[in-house]
Amino acid sequence: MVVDQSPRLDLVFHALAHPARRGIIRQLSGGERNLSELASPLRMTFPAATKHVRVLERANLVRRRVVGRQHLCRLHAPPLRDAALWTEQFRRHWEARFGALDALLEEMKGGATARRPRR
Amino acid sequence: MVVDQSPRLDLVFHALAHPARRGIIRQLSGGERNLSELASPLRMTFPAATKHVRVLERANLVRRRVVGRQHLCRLHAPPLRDAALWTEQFRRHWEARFGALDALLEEMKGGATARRPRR
DNA sequence: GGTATACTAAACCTCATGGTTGTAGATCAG
DNA sequence: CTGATCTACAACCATGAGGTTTAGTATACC
Repeated sequence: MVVDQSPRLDLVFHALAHPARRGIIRQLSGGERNLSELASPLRMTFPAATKHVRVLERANLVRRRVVGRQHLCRLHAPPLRDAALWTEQFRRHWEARFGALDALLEEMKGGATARRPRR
Repeated sequence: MVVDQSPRLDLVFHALAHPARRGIIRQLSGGERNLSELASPLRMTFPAATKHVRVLERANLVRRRVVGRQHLCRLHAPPLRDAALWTEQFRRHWEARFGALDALLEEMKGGATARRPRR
């Protein structure tokens, strides 16, 4: 299973791939907000903004509760942690001092033959 | 500037939002691979797979060098770190024991008035 | 009641994504 | 040279993403 099967990560990363949605998350990190508050700084129409909120809800990054006529949204961060964990897997690849060591280890794993033994 | 302006993060998160591309990254974390090696486990045609590699290159997550007739790809991890850093901003939101404290701090920041002073 | 306010839902548009097939160009091996 | 291998490129298709406008439904306020 070389291809990881994780549709939830698909949704989370896709949700994070738009500046408006990251802006919403940043706002919600300051506490609960209603849809109008979330939409107002977003230089787009209200329906467009609420669509972005929906994308965040599909990714389970935002929870909504209805109070009277307003919909209060709050951040639900655990999926964000999942995304961070996936990314952190490759931390050693971006930590420069291990770069050379990585290459060496790869070379050794290859053994006496070429980079990849056979297939 | 509520909406963060970072087209690079757009590209990175978008690149990570597809299981095939995450699979490619996982493969490349094991060392350099040519396009055929990357494509073979991907249950899709070769052109489709190379398109995914292109997306990763646009996000600066993959570097390619041509050796003879094969194109060797390797992981370029720094953008992955940027993504992790952005996500980690919200770590305190997913760490449960700080949940109550966060709420309290938010309440205090609001001052004597309601959750949000005015607008 | 009447009027704002907060939000939904549907229809529509444009463009990007993700996939296919088919053709063609280098390059390596014999 | 010949044939197999690795890759590129273009054309095409279906679907979804991201945005708009318009109309409609609750809820709050006076």
